[in-house]
Amino acid sequence: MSLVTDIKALAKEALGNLYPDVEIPGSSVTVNQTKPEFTGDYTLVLFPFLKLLRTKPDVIGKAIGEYMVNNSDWVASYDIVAGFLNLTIHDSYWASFVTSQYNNTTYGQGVPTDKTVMVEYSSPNTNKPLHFGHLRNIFLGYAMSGVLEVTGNKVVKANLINDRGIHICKSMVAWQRYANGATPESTGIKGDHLVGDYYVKYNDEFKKEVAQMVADGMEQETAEKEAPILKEAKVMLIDWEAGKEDVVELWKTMNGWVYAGFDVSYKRMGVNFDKMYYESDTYLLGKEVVQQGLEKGVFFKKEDGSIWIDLESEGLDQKIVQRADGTAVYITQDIGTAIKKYEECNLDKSVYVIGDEQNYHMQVLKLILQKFGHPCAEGIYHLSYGMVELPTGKMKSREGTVVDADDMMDEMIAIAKQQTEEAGKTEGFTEEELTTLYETIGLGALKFYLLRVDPKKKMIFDPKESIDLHGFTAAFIQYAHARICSILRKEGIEKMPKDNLFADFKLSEQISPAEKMLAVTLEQYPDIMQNAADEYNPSLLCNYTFQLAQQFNSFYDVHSISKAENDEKKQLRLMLIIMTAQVMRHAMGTMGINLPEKM
RNA sequence: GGCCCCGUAGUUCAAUGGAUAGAAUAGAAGUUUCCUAAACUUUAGAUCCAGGUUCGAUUCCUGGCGGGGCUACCA
Repeated sequence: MSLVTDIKALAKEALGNLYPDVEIPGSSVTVNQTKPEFTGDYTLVLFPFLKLLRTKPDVIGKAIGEYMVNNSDWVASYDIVAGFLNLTIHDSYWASFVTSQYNNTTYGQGVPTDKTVMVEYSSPNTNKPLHFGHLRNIFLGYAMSGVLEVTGNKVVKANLINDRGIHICKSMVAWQRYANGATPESTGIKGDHLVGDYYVKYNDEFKKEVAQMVADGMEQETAEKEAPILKEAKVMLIDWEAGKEDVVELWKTMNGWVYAGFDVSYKRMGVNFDKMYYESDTYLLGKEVVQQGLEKGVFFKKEDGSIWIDLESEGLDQKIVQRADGTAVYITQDIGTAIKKYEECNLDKSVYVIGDEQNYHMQVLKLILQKFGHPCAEGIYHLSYGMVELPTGKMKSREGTVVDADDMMDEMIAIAKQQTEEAGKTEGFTEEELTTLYETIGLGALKFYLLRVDPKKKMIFDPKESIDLHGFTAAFIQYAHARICSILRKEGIEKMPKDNLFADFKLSEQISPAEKMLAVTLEQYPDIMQNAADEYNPSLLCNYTFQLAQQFNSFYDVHSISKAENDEKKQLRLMLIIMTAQVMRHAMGTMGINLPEKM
């Protein structure tokens, strides 16, 4: 139970006892951390009670303040400033909090919920390598999985691979025409990049063919439909759906190259999946559901044979769920996949990490499943995130402004190396240790950069700013962590002592402002984690951990730990920094960001 | 056209309807005989406009202006 919860409960108790005749809604009890310019730790806002109780804030504040001091052993004193009741918590509360929790390895871990949650993320196409936009999706999905797991859920990480369709055939056609049998092995090119190269090649050739046809007198529009390479791709798609052997064989081979490439990227990113779904497997499932829905009367058939659902009563349009020729559209397979996931994994919740351009699509998906009456519908949650844009605007593959994911990782690691060398911090490391360190710093920076913004908001990716290792970055937190580890090494203390080294600790002196600030922030950690889960927002953890690191740095500046004024202070400070480092590791680790012990 | 989202320091981001709107970065000025200066301290700088609700509005409502997305028998 967190302190804020306790304060709220005590305030409600006080109001109930002091004003038994008046019903005070629980939602009107708001508690905030006290602003630094006032004395106190937490503040109860009195304004909401004034009208209900028809009394002045000073009177109510005094009554509640007195009650809280007298009826708890942790409220030390109170102070009323213009409608705000500022509460000061006893130093002994903070001391016992730190003493009891500093080496608790499960601090921040929530109670089990018995819920199973699937988080689907990454969900790439198999015709080109992962790009910077995928990185936001992947890190968000992985971090969210971690947050949900820490808060007590059983989490299934899933990846739905879009491995079929015309775009895949385009790469295949171009490869057939121009590759002369080139493979990742023969060229030394990573599989996903090799296939991506032929996707680019396809588009180049398509443009050339269209230009030629226009030059020969054809209308632009007609040419774009009649280009031979496009026709080839279309034929290939039909052959694929018909199961034509050589096409299927090529499809398998090229997808295999892509998967091998993705695996390397995922491994480097430090992410993984428990379940893989392939649209080539699931697209038929949806069609069965559509048939059932037709029988149930949820869907209806138009004269041309196409099947629709009417969502006008929900303020939306009519949506097609199956084409006139009987083939599946995008949403058809999503319907099938949603049900398959639900049934295979016994899901209570299903989180989809998908960009906000698909808000409408996801709304429709959920509505269709609700109308169909399937129990999986209620648990569907679209974790919608904004697009990543460049300072110059959107990334466009046609204009070649897409930033490749592998390149980005390389660049970040190179920057980490360069900055470490420039700072002259390479001494005392082996070559392997340095390689690991650069990865930890470079990838940490990249992940943090993408996770620190509220997922719902679109974000600007500024290459110049992203490589900065100062300020609101992972490196700042990593550095603070390394400093703590360094102190503990010199003191000969493990970073997470198994035994309670400070069992005989007794507080006799006042806690300093810097010491208290750390304790207060540490105490809030479980609440922050829960908020991140409730709001599906890992950026709260980034903000929190950065604040913790800032406070540690200030603390470190004003207080010596190894040369503390006396043994009591030294023990208190050691406990504080052990716990600070632990919470940093826990929070960052939940999001897949590692913290080095030296840097 | 219809529907949805977003406008906060020069820039990138914060702020369950609560106190004098916080950080980071860029700018200015400082700190190292002492546990890692990738740090710390000080300083200057912002709520798109106009109404409304409220004791109190960056937050909620209405109307503008500006930006983005969706509105396919594409995925």
